[in-house]
Amino acid sequence: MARTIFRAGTGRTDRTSAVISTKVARPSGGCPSNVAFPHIKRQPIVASKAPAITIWRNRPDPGDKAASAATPSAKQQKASHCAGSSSQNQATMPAPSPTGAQSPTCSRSVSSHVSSAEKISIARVLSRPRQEVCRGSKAMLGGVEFMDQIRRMSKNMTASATGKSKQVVTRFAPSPTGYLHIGGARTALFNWLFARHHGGKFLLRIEDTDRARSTEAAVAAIFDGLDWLGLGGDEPAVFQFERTPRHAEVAAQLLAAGHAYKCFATPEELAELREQQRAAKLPMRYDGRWRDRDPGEAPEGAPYVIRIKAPREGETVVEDAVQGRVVVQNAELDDMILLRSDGTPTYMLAVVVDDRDMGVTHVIRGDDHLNNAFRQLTIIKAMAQIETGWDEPVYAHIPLIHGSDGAKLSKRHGALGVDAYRDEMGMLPEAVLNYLLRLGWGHGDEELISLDRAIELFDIDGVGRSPSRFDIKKLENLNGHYLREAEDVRLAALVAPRVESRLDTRLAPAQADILRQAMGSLKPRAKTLNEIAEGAEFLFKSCPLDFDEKATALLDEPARALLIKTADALRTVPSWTVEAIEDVIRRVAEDAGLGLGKVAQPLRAALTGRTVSPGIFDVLFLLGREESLDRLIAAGHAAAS
RNA sequence: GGCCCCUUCGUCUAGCGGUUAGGACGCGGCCCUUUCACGGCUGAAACACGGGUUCGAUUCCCGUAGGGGUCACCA
Repeated sequence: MARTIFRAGTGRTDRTSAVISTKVARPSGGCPSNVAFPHIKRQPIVASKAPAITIWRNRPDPGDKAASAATPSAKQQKASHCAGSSSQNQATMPAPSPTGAQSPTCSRSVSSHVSSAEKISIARVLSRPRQEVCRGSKAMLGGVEFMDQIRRMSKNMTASATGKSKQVVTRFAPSPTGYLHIGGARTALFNWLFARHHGGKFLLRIEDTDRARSTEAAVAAIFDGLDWLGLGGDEPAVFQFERTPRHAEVAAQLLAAGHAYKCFATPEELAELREQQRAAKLPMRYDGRWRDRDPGEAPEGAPYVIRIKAPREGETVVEDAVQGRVVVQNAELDDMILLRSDGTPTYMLAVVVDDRDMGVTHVIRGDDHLNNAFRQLTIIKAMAQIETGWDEPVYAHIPLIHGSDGAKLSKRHGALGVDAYRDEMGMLPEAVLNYLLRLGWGHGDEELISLDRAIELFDIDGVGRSPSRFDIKKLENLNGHYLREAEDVRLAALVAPRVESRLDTRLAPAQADILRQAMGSLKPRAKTLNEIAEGAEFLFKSCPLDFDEKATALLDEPARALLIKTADALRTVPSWTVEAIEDVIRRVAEDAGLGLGKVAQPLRAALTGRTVSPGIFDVLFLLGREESLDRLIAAGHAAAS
């Protein structure tokens, strides 16, 4: 296979085998941006003047003999048709998050007239990683006002898109019918990284043309998830529904130029057609009954839709950056609807128009959209005949994430909202990001990859073609790693609300401080924030501790005597430091003729009620002398059970 | 059913014609050790199958099987 490898940072392309391949590998022109800007790793969030970069063309490099000589295999030449459906590039299931708090960014109040300076500042706000909020936190302000604001702005912003820009522009375009799920988050991440890697722009678009299914809550949930992961757009999000007039305008152009036509077929009529086709075991598609018919034949005032007049011969080719060359016979494609009878655009039209107007150069999305690419290309080609500026984007259809059962990740198969990973599971965003990055993309043996490193390394050619399964164990392992790396202050702030809800209490400032001090010995033992909270509980319980079974078993008669002895020894420690405590405990063990372990376990049981805890000297230190003595004496004098 | 895509340890992946098929998670063992973790060492564990092409295929081609996706006035 003549796959061209582009090595990040070196600006060099390696052609490893120059044989003719039946499947043209990925578009192999390579991305020249590295050549021109090998040093560019990051762009400012608001990328107003990113360096000009040659667009990565969706064609084999003219100089790439191997690729251009390649011919599609017989298999590939067999064509196909289709129309896609929802995917992991969008949120699916409505799922109100009872615990997810509103992003603090939503509390901004903004006037109804938005200056461009404000737009930028809001863009910044949107792009900024959200302040982490965990379970139990309260939403500060409804997001409605904020959302309205964003919508007003979205009307104007699209003017900034020229479609002629040389810079890489990617987008994430979820449909606001539910939360941001993990598959969508990965799609967003890949788009974001690709844009950053190439010094381009990453945009957001809310595909809300389906008014019945779109909700503001879902919009807020998606922004919330994106914010948490730090994957905000570089410009305010575009709300697709606001652009309906523009979509209709394009449909009208197509109609006027004869590339589209009015179809008066009723839904009932179409249903009947499908039924007949099903019965005859024919492919189900629109038969083009109004394609060449005189609209005058339609009943006066009858509702109609506008359909594309798709070519019936030849083939449509997608040079997919991930999947390679995929060919479909045009005969497989039918005349899909562009504008519904109520005048609103269908997805197929809206994406094409918006991507073009937003200047999107690379469409990176779930491969459940692969079949849609052919239909979208049909629209693009038709428009390109009418006016300039309708370039084909580079398509990159990334394999879906599957559940552990191998089926597409969906609401039924553990496709939780990212807020669940944050709130319910206690994951850190950097862990989720690292995990998602490694699902479907790899770079040698590297596993622990920071965002900066990811920006440096990420490119489409590292994306695999086969679907991957979601493995929570690996995510947890990664989370444990990032937990250990995280700052104690940050962790304490994230853990405190969890401790509070577990103990159903409020932590006093002094207690919060202890929690922070405890972080160093708590975090290496945990894989999630919840586990840290669990491990921290003993610090804030009040004296008659509840002992678990194993702890109780440890507190036998000799052990209780030892506790009293230890308490006595501890009473006289001059200064309550870990070192001083250690000295005393070791001496107690020595005096008793016991190994440290024999002393430490009963102490642990008496002080924490458990057999598992941080190091015993740390436990004593964190508890403080008074509380430690109380617990030791209470346990020491407790009646044998 | 039509069309499209995919197939290396259980999972995520490296590999790009010649490797003892590497790493990570998980699992087992050992070490460290006051418990549990962390950390270190170590073990078991994979090229779906069948044909080609080739001196030589995990790697290129074809097929089979299996898996997935998609077929709306949803996106």
